[in-house]
Amino acid sequence: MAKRFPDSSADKPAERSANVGIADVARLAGVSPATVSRVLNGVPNVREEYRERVMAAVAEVDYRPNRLAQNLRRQKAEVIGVVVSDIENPHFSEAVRAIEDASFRAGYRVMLCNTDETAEKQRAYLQMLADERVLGAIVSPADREGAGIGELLDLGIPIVCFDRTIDDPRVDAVTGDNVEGVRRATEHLLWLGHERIAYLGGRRDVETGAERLEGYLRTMRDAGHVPFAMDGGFRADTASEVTVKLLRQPKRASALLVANNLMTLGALRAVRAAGLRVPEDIALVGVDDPPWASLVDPPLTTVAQPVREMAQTAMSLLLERIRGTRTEVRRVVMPLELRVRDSCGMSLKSDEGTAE
Amino acid sequence: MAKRFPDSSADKPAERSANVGIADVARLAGVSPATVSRVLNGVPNVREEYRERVMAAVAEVDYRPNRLAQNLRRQKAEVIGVVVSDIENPHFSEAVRAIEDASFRAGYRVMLCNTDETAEKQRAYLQMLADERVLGAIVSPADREGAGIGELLDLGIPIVCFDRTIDDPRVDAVTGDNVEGVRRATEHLLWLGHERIAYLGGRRDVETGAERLEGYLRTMRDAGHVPFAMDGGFRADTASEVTVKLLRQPKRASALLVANNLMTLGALRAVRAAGLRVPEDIALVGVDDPPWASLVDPPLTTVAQPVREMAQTAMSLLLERIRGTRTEVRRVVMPLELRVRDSCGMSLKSDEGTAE
DNA sequence: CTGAAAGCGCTTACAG
DNA sequence: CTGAAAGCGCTTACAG
Repeated sequence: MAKRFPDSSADKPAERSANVGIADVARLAGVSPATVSRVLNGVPNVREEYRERVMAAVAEVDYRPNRLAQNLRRQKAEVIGVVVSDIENPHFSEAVRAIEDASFRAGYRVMLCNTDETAEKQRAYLQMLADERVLGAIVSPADREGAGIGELLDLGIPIVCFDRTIDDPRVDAVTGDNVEGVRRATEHLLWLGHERIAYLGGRRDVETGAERLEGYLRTMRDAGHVPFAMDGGFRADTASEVTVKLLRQPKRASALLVANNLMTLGALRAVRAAGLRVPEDIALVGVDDPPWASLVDPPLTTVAQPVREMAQTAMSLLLERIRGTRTEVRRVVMPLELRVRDSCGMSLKSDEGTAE
Repeated sequence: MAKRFPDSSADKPAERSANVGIADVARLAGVSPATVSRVLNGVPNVREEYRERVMAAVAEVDYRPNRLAQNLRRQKAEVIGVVVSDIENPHFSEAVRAIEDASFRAGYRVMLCNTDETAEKQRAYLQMLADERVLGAIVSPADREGAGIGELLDLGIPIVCFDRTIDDPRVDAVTGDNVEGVRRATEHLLWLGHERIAYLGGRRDVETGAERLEGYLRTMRDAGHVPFAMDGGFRADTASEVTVKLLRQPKRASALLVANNLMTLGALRAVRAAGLRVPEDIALVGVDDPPWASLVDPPLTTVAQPVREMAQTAMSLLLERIRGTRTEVRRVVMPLELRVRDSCGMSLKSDEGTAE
């Protein structure tokens, strides 16, 4: 194949010095391509004079190494994969933003993947990331088995699980202490005098769903109350439907604990549509603390996850793996925080926690 | 360099048939690598028998073409760049999700870039996308000049502007009809009897900011009222501060029109903190209609952009460019929709628009 | 410390 | 229709 020239090299001023390769720079600097490569890659032991000549030549022709060639040679791309269920969930928007920032600082690109919480899409995306020879990936796994994750680990591509862990013991993970977080929320409601506390949970086959449910069930049983848990699938629409049914029950719950922000949105809509008031008719506490939590009617009592910190920690763990500065598995669990506002039926502005 | 074997090829079962190259498949199928390549790339005119043998061999060894090699040969990566100011803004979360979905269906990957609304970061990211040899990019430009965009166009990399246009006449764009949208909102407030309508705008050097301001100013002047516009920089914290000042004015505005969802959040906080009520003390209408708009206190009257449709349209325009099925520039402007709820001081459940 | 050369794994113009 | 060969633009082991 003959070397191609830019379409319009004749009639346009050569504003972009495209097509300049390492050989051109080498010629200009009077050294070999190998030396140019060494200078650009910061290999030590290059004669200072050469280094300067190379840098001058690079500047003169505005040389930029061809990343595609570098990738092929090195058999890797300086890319971080980010796999979440849905970037529209503010929980993940915030996490992805933090990851992207850290990647940018580290000089890496971010490839975004939405799985819609399905193992198949996750597997497809992880396979794709493997094909791209990414440096590593942060994934919020759709299932306990961690579809496709084992394969990447086999290939030596590090993975850090975010939000949830998987059964594979080789993987690093950063999660929230969901059991404890929901326990606190439940205890807070109990302390306020609620006994008929219903729970609107997420998918039980997802770790966060299972753990939050456990935190609720355990606390209710410990307190000698009968739990009532429903499944809202972590989705706003489903949560809305389920809440409608709940509200129709003859002996209605006096409080509702909701397992994530999307479902809280749905539950709120249903309560509103039923013409009921929060917290007078039903108290409400939600997991996740999105920006709008304090502005809805009434301001929402929530269990907040330290999303930004969790994401940054996940990135740190991943970078350690990429740089090879750590080999033992790390699993970090971060505490959730109860933020008492008005929807639980009691606002203690200066109160951070709850009675023990 | 000697061919490298997987670290543990000796002690682990070869679960992944890594390192299989096109040559291996060719040997197994009894054809040349060129033929394997042709079959895999759907080049017509390959003897049916060969095609079958190749497919069988591919399946047998679970061959996956090395994407990095393909990229180098083709001098491009099947990647779409997405450049927004901040993925945490639900407006962009929604757009990015729609873009990612369409990319996935088209078989492309998405690279995510956050510019924080700065021309420098935008330039750096676009340069990076050029280095990656992406197929194209959808960008919500930080400035009118479109920092770095011209360079990509020069390289033949198609760009579609989203949300805002730039001065460069070569670029495709999908925007909302901001002037008209804000005009409708302003007229609605006027129709409700408000005369002292203040405007909390975004950055004027950003097209959406300039257009929405214009829609407000023009409508106020046409109606013979004196406009009062402030700048909240499209940020929640700034908007909050500005609103605090507004509320302290001796002869306060009776209505506030806010130019995007982040600032609406900030304005709501300020109104709340001042102990004032919406709409009794001050009516509120915001541009953007995030999921929480109907759940805040009171439900927010908004001017909604058809974000999903806008993003899908942008992707369609980009795919046309990538596939080379269109060469003339296209600029699509989509209408905004006034959604009347309670914060404007009047709820007309069955009313879609407003008086003309 | 430096250069010549091999090679990363494909695709495709060329010749048959 | 098919294969042998060149080449995409780098990096790096090797020899000096």
